[in-house]
Amino acid sequence: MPMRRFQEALLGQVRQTFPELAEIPEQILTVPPDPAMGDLCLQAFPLAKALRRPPQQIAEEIATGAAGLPGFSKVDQQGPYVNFFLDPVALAKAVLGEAAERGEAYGNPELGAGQTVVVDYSSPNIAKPFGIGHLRSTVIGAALYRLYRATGYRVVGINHLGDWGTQFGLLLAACEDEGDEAALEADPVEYCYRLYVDYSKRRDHDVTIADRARQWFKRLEAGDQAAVVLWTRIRELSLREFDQVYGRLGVSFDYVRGESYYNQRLEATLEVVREAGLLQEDAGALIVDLSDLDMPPGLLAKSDGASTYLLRDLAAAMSRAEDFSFDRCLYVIGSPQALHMQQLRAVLAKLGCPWAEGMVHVNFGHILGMKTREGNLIFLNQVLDEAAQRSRAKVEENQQRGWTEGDIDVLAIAEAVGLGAIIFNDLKQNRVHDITFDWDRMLNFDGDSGPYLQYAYSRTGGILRKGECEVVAEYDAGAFAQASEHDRALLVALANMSLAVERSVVDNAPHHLCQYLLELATMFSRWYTNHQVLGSGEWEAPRLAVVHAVRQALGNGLRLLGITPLERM
RNA sequence: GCGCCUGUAGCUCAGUGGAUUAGAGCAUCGGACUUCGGAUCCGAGUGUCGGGGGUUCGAGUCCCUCCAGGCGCGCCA
Repeated sequence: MPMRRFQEALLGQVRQTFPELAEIPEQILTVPPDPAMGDLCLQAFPLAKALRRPPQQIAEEIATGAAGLPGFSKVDQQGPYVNFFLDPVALAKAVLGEAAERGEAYGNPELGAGQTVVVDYSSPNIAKPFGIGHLRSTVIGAALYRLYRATGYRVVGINHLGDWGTQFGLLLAACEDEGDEAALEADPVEYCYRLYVDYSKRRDHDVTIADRARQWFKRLEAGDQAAVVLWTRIRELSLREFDQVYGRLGVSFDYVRGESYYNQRLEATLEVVREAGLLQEDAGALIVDLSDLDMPPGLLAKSDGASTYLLRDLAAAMSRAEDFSFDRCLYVIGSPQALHMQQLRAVLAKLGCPWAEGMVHVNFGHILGMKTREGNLIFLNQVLDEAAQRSRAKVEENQQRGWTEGDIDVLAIAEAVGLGAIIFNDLKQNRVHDITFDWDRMLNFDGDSGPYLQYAYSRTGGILRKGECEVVAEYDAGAFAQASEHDRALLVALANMSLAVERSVVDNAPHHLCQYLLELATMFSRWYTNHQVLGSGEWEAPRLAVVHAVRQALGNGLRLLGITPLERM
């Protein structure tokens, strides 16, 4: 983590200049607004209060003390700011050396040694289509999973399937009436979904259907043979279909534990709440009063005795705490469930579970306008197919122009580019914003897009192939004493990777890494349009080392996001 | 009615615990190298950072208030 090292050097210098300060606040570290002013900056404001001296004077002392600090070529005080220029040779040595040494681990700061994180993500409902709405939880959760693992955490990924609840009573009732084995076999999810929608409508007019649905669910919870057999079959058929999508997205889980998994713990969980004196009966239902926290009561059991979502999540949380003793548990679930998550944490806090502190709602805005004109859901598979189709034309065009020499698998590349566009589109912005579904924006291949990053990566491959330099050769980092603006900007960008990864982990926000990778790819694109690598004489070897480093950083970043780096496209 | 979230360029968005001159992409217009791939690069223009007040030497960023939009608010999950 080269940039961090330079930052530490500056902080150390400040510590030495002002030994009377017990602590040096990190906020003094900033970046000048214009690269021409320097690469790193120390601002004196945060120190002014503690030292009781004017910022300007403090800056002067820092600047004086930092003169000749190794690793920096110039120190320039501007009022309360002290701007530092990195010595390009030291920078190049640090960055290129680390990229070559750490390889696949380049850019990953060590943050989580000895800590465990549970990530609850994707979590679709069985017997319903895998819609575009589930994409967000899947993609964000999978990215966080990889980010945590890369930074040294032990990570447990759980797919918390929606495979329990009254809704399955309705489905079972429908199957009882119209069970069509052939239709179920042919397209299980589609068939179940159609039945479900149909019976939901009929339930509104027909009370007997609602009653039968409740009865079926009670039978299911009681372990009734017929109910369990049918439910198990539907669950397995659904999972088989989901697995196709997961395979396509390159997503996997350590555990597929749906809500049903916690079924046998529900009684015990209820008992825990009762013993804590928190359980109250209200109109036949069992609730936990949360009015002291200005929250509506949490409903644990309905008046007919059936469990609720909240009770099942309570049981799940306790089970996870027992099984994994997590330090953090991320719930990658949409923003509309904010109240539910608050209630869950509140009940656990009342029960005296200290680990509930580590539960984080990694919320995200939902996708608007994702229905067709007829009001049908847009299936994820349709979107992925469309993405692959759009990119295919471009791949074939490139192939015809001879840009993708050798044997290439056009379909595989088209698929990877399409996925790159869709995944990046979902990760590049702050997760809390709602996303308006828009084919053209989602499948944009220009500018700030997944394919833009993949393209930059493939260019590194192109250069290395052409030059037959797949391995980093000997080079003289001293050449960078004459570094151009583009060289410097690219080296600085490379050095910043671990800072971006760190921010993504700390905030549970993959978009920081996305923004960083765009910056890196942009700097690389500018660099290679301005600097010839192959055949550039004494520059060739050092520049090839830069290409290798960019390739490593971009490749690592793309893999963290779940996007395939491509050699050719 | 109450609660949570959001409001930055025509559009979609970045903008680290306040700090040097608010930035990208898309779209529009104009341009680029006979050498490593034009899914690229360069240039141009547009901002009451939703409105108003406050704290501060300094606010897109913190506090209050109003407006607009979204989402929630016990037997769906």
